[in-house]
Amino acid sequence: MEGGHSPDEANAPERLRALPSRLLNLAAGYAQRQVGERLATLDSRKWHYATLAALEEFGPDSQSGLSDRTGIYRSDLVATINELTARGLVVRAPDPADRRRNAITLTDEGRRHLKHLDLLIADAQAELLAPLSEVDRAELTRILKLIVGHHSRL
Amino acid sequence: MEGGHSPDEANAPERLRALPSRLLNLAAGYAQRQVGERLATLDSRKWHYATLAALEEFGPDSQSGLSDRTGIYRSDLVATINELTARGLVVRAPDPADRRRNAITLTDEGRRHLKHLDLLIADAQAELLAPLSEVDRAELTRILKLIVGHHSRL
DNA sequence: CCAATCTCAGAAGTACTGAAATGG
DNA sequence: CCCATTTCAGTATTTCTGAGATTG
Repeated sequence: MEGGHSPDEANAPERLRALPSRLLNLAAGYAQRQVGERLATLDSRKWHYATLAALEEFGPDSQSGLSDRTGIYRSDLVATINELTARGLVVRAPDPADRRRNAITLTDEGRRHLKHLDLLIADAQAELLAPLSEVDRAELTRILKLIVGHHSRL
Repeated sequence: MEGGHSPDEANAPERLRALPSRLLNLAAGYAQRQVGERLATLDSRKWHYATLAALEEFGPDSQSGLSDRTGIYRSDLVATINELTARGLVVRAPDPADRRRNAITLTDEGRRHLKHLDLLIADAQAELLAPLSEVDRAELTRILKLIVGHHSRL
């Protein structure tokens, strides 16, 4: 149900050709590649983007809070924040109010970097959705939201 | 863009909430989980299903041919075929016409197993698409095929 | 004493690469 | 000699688990 190396859609078994789960996995694979390759040109990954986006929208937050908002595991957030701090895109400091927590804060440089990533992400979406009309793009988004909404609150 | 552990859709940053690439990855994740968990009840995985399906539809084939049809890497097909032969679901024998090749053949037991997997796969699709109307299901499939068709022949 | 947060170390699954062995 | 196929060994990346240390 996913793309090994050259799925040669034409030769795929009938049974798999129209299978929603497989089509989703293939499309997600293309999406991931589009996004990943573009972010990589600025030495970034999707978790970097998600983290910076969350910080800009909600302001400084703990790693626990960021984990909830971005879906990154708390253990993996450590490495993500390490990388972002090393590049001066965020600052990690103990939270005075509750010293168990780290307060992660977006820097000006981080805000600037986020703007660049926004452009790359937009490019990726455009390429991904290239074969779709405007109506189809809206339809796809609407339907995917139904699925995600349904399965995320179980 | 993907589901870490508890994506809590409500708290996700606006920028990510409607991002097609992320919605695709989330939905694909749910699909993968539905399919994977069900196949696991019969100690099977998606590559087993894809391989058996290809063999039933196209008849005996070489590992190279199966790789093309299923998208599984040739190197990984070795393990897949090993597992299927160990359970008597396929037979691996040198191809008399070209002894570089292995002729992989579906057994009766394999055909029977495939029928069981078909039911599990159908259950998974039903659960995945539960929140969608019939029209929306058709729309989703149509649009995903456009994307997959476009990006698979590049 | 219990709960929450952060950190690290590592398991587990999957995608992918490269090279050897065999045969055409 | 070159090409195709199978096989193995190993890399790379990501998700996910669990346990220790610190603080409330």
